[in-house]
Amino acid sequence: MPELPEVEVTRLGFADRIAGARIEVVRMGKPLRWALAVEPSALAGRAVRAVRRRGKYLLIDLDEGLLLLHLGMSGSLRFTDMPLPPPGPHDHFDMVTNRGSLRLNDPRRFGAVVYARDEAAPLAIKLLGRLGVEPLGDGFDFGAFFAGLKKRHAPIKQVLLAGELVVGVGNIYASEALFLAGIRPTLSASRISRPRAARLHAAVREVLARAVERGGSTLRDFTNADGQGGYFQLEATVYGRAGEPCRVCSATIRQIRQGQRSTFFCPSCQKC
DNA sequence: CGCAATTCCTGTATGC
DNA sequence: TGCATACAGGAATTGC
Repeated sequence: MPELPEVEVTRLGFADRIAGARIEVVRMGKPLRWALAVEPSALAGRAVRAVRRRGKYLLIDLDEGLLLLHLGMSGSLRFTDMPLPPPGPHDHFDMVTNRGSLRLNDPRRFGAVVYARDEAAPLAIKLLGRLGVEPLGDGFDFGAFFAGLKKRHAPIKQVLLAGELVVGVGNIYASEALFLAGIRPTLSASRISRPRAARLHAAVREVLARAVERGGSTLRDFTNADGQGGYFQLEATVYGRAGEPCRVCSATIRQIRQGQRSTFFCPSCQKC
């Protein structure tokens, strides 16, 4: 589902088209993870300045305040020039502007749309304050990454998922990146040697960057901002391939559970 | 019934 | 003892 690449592809799909627009109407459906924290009617008349991304959050900058939007596990955003059809049972946020309409569809409602006055507002700090560095940005420095690993005694898979060192690595790309780096997911982060950490650092960047280039790939039900979906298939090396042969060495891919989440790895390619 | 997806929150453990 | 940090587990939801 939406990991960093999907969120970025979604952003790229509508950021330029909505920038400069004037909000006409905001409609909320069923409750999402958190309340909007402002009357929807209070947003009417405001201008959309830009759409940024921080981790898996989309930040929609307004002329006054901003919206923090998260796709959760099952959310997808669609931007259209056409009039919005009547909302379906899973359409929980509509933002109609003079340039087009944004609609969030999220069957499981783990997603969220939240308003904050600015990024220093308590709510924004709560959601964004602990996030690690952007893996595709200049801030993803190897020295800092390695130093961070040294301080963590949890399994490396968990440390990647936690998002406090580096953001955007979800359950699928965590398994993929660790395969690419040849590191066993259960290995304590603090025990990863410098050269192997360097491989992981590069692998995280590579896996995510490649996925963005492909237009977001993870799951079959991902849809981009144009509502296109189903084209992208994840060419997973290990994720979801338990019992199948490793694409590199033909050993049988194993599945384990870490923190109530599935992890996939090749017992031969990935060393402890 | 179990599982899949994300991340905040709570409770417990550890270190100084 | 207190405080900060680290980590494990639980919760929210819905459709397969």
